[in-house]
Amino acid sequence: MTVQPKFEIRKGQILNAAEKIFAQKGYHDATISDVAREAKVSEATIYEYFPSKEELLFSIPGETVRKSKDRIEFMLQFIRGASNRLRAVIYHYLWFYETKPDYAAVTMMILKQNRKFLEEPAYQDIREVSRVILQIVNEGIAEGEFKADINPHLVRSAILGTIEHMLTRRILLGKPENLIEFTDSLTDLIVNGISARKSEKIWNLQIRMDPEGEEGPRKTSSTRPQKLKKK
Amino acid sequence: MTVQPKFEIRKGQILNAAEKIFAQKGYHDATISDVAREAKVSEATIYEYFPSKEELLFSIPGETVRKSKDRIEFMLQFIRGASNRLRAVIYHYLWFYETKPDYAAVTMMILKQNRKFLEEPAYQDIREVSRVILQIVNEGIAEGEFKADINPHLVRSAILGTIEHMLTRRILLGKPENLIEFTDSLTDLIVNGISARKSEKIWNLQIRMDPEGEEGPRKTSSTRPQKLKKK
Amino acid sequence: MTVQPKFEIRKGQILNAAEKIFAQKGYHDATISDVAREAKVSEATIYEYFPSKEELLFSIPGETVRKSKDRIEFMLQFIRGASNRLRAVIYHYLWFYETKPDYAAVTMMILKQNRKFLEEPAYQDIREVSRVILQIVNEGIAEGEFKADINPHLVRSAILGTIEHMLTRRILLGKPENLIEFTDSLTDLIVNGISARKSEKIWNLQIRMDPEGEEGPRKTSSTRPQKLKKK
Amino acid sequence: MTVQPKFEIRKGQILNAAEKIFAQKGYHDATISDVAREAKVSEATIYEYFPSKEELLFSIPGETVRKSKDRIEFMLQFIRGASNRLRAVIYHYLWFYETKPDYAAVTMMILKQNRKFLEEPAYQDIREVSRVILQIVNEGIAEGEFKADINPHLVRSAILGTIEHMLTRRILLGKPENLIEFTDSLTDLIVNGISARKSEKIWNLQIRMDPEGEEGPRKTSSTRPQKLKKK
DNA sequence: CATGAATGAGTGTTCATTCAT
DNA sequence: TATGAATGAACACTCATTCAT
Repeated sequence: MTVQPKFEIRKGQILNAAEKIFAQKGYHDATISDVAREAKVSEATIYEYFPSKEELLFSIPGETVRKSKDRIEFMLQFIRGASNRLRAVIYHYLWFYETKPDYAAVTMMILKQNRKFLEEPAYQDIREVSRVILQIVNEGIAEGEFKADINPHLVRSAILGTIEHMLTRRILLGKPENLIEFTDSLTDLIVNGISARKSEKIWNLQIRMDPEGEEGPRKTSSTRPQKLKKK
Repeated sequence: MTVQPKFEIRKGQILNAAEKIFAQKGYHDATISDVAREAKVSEATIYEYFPSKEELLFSIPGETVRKSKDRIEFMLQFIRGASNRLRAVIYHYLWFYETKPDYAAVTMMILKQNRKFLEEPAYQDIREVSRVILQIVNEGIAEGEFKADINPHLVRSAILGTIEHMLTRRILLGKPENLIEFTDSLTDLIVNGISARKSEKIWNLQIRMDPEGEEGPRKTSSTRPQKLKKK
Repeated sequence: MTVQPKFEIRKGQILNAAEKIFAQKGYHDATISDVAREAKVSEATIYEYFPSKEELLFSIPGETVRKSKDRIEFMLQFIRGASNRLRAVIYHYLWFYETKPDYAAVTMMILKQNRKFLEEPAYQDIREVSRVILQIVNEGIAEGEFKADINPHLVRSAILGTIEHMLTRRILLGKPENLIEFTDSLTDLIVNGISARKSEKIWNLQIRMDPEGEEGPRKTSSTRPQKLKKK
Repeated sequence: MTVQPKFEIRKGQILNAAEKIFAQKGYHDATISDVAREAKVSEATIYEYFPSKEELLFSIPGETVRKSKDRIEFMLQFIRGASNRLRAVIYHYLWFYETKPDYAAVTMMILKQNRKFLEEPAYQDIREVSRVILQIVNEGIAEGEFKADINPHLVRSAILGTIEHMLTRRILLGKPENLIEFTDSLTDLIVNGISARKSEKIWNLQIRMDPEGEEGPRKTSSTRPQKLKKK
């Protein structure tokens, strides 16, 4: 946003290179030399900014996650209703991964299975984001929108697991070309699955309002559509 | 069980050791020497049975997957109704992973993100198992048990993704102690999410019940629906 | 010739395989496994007949050389005149190598540069064959057919060296398709080079003409000699 | 001689060590560790300069051969007469190998029988040097100094083969202590072997011309024939 | 006699990391 | 600050060789 010290610029440069290279070749098959080449600095320089290859990897989240968290929290301020809020979160995840494929690859394919990463502060940030889901589910239960006997952790696993499963498939097989368009169907699946009443309200609106009635869940406000297709 | 040729016994011995070691230390941090020690054979012996460390890894599924597939298919012979069948599959997955934690770890943490593995025959076996879910969902739709507009692939991702997410958490954080007990709650979540009956009502009800609209993402203006689905 | 014990047959079988394989891939790149496969026996069987890979290599000459020596000696019984006898020897070498390309390859490319081979009895056989050349040259000198001042060792090196050089080229480059047809031109070159008649004159002249005559290559112009020895 | 970039110095250091070690133990029995020790660098450092052990071997000729070629061509500028020129080449070869025993050993014992080496650029340089012999012989034929029906390739094989045969003996058996002193006898053998007339004239002339009486081909007219030598 | 099975011993090669300049 | 240069520490993989059967 503002003036960044030279130091930060270099750091970001290296981080971007690392993200790209790690996404491409995987952590173990990528060498510091590869990253250095991509970042257009010497290998030794990388060690001026990061103490080790592993720390370089663990530094890839960082800002990105924190910004993401802020963005979600900001969005949620304007949304009422657990279902709607869940949808917003799902949408955000999909949009985020769609927008940042290299970051997604690093997260899904590398960090997710690194035991050591669990102890990194960056991992805490990630947890906090996912904790939002628990909160929403709990609110939903409290407000009677969701069934009382559902396990919020299960719901979180369902939401994140589904997203990650699709994402992983996309990374490896290239299959579901567009992830964002699953926002509504996934939201429906989850919400229907846990809704106390039949979740009519939400649905009704859409249905009534939308004469052509496409199908399911869709997206909507005239605003921001481009964001969706963005990138 | 019966008479196994010496060769197969040794092979199994090595495979078991590899499964255990890889599960413990991860593929890259495990050395052939580790596996040899665990299997109580020399390193060279491992190479008499497997051409490379990578092939050793890729050989870990093998029988295990094939047996798993047979078992599921056998079970399903006796179960009617898509929901029940789905439950059986979910149960089987959870039970299977619960029973074979090392195997689960290798699959979740190592094979799942290995691009080369996708080209291995063993991967095809795995796909076939997961394809059973698609079949059941399709049957459910055909029989009117599930909503007609659901995407079977999404359902599959939801089921497998949720299971894998919980599993991964268990492997890394030790968190959900027992996975099998999630059989019913997960089944309910999914089945409720896609069931036709319930939704129908909802559909109706909603229409009646919901005078306006909520807020949130959604909305509706009659216009531009196609854009939304736009891909 | 006569009844061979089974043992010798097996041994010959292995030896032939070794000759072929070593000729094809070279000693180091060939494995006992390769030889075993070619010989259609197990690797362990090879060790029943030869104590080590190296001994197997060193056993490849053996009979072959001894027969060769006998053949040459037999031939020479019927030939008079050093030049003619030299021709016979040259012819035999060329014919022999032409006939046994694998053996030639093993000898030229592998044994010739193996220090240990020098201590093998088989090497002595080879030396004996080549010693025939020395004998003939000495006879030629004694009989006045060859110049008195020639060095028989040089002549031997010239004959064998030329043959081996051509042979090596043929093995590596495939170049001189047929070696036998060089019999006469090589014989002429050598015989003319050392023949008394022709050279006498020359020699005499020189002797008369050259008061001091050193030897050796030398150079003379005051200029630039250092360059030569340079470095 | 002058300022050499550090890089080249190190490279030369390693190359010298490799030449020495390979000459001593042979290519296969020498380890990179041996070379590293001799060069007083770490094994890894060797790989900073050469991509593989084999490439290290193939890099040993290089400058050495090119310099050698230049030297021969320079020498030949000052020498008239095919016989004399041949003598100069023979002398150079013997002197060169005598001077560089390690290089000689590597060439004779290792490179000469390496099929892959034939495809290396360094091998082309070696061929070019030996091609000089063909030229000289052809010139000799054209000028009537040598018989018209001789095969230049045979002559080349005779010269190089003899030299290499003696050299190999020296390397393995230590036998002919001094190689250079064979210059004249070898030259005589060859020249007499291929000379058109009895070769007296040539010899005589030289002898007469050279008061200090060297012998052989050598020096000569005050003029400087560089044109002739043109190559 | 023949061999299936096992392995000891070894080595080329890689790469993250360091440090003097 | 940036890096060229150097290397310690590992490791997968190979193969000649052995030996119980």
